[in-house]
Amino acid sequence: MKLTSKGRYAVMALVDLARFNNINPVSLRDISLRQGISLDYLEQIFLKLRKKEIVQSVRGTQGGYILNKKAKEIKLINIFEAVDEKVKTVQCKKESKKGCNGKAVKCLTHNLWDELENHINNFFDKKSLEDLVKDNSERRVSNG
Amino acid sequence: MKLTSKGRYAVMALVDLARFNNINPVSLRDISLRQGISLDYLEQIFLKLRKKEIVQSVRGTQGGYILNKKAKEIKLINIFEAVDEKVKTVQCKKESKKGCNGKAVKCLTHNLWDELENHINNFFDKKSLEDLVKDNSERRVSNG
DNA sequence: TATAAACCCGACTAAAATAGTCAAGTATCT
DNA sequence: AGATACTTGACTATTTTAGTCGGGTTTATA
Ligand code: FES
Ligand code: FES
Repeated sequence: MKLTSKGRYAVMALVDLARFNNINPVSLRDISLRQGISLDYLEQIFLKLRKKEIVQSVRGTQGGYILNKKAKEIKLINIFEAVDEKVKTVQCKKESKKGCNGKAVKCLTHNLWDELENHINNFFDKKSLEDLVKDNSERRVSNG
Repeated sequence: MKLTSKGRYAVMALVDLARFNNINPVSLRDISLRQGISLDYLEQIFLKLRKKEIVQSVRGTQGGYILNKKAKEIKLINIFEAVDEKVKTVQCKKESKKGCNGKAVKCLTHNLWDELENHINNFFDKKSLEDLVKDNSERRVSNG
């Protein structure tokens, strides 16, 4: 079970964006440099974030991206959904009555994985971008 | 973020094993047939489970595997560790002071992923094989 | 004591997913 | 005009996963 770079980068980039989001749009170039993420890859990621209306783009010189909602209203789960970083624990199709092994009954562990999926998604439901930004600036202060 | 087949199969096979664990060892062949998991793959998995002393093997005809501990004492986390199904959310080495981007400081999201990892492992810490077996027989009863 | 069932183990491989790169745009500011 | 920056689709290398395969060894039992 591991988190992919795409999901990790999406969140990292948005935290960066949210911190500098005051007045001017933030360019991917800047995020790329600050966070050490490939610019080309960031573009792919932000395309999706824009399509899901998490960010807005500003084209041209001095352009970049700005948040499309308040940081408080952007939850981790929204970010992950936008970039297709799904939590997938069951093997079968949930709606189907068939199990993962093709049999007519759900497998011995189906319910366990379903519980797990909920458990993880709960975490993502609660965390907002605002939380992350705050968390970070607090840490910075307390570190000196 | 998804669960791999190896981890899923390991748990599935052990639940199966635990249910039939009364007197005689359970052969992988039987588990393979009941659960629809490749026998060769199961052998790989059980090799690891044995090395981590979760199961014991009985060689020869009529052989198979038996649990090496009480089902209550086998936690999901032990199973996952045994088959190397680690939960990995941070990118960096935790012990190192360096961040995932190679910089001298942990990245903006490090703490978040660390929290997530704990959140997930908590779930695995709590669930025992016994829970899973019970869960399953209850379901069976209440369904029929 | 031959045979078959079952575990033991290392090496190999096909397929899928991931993590990018690349190329060719379009819009906007100065 | 030129530079900056977003837009988009296609392509590719690498890694991981999910097995397969082949050749063992051990042991019950006919
Ligand atoms: S995971 Fe749903 S039936 Fe096995
Ligand atoms: S995940 Fe640990 S520093 Fe980025």
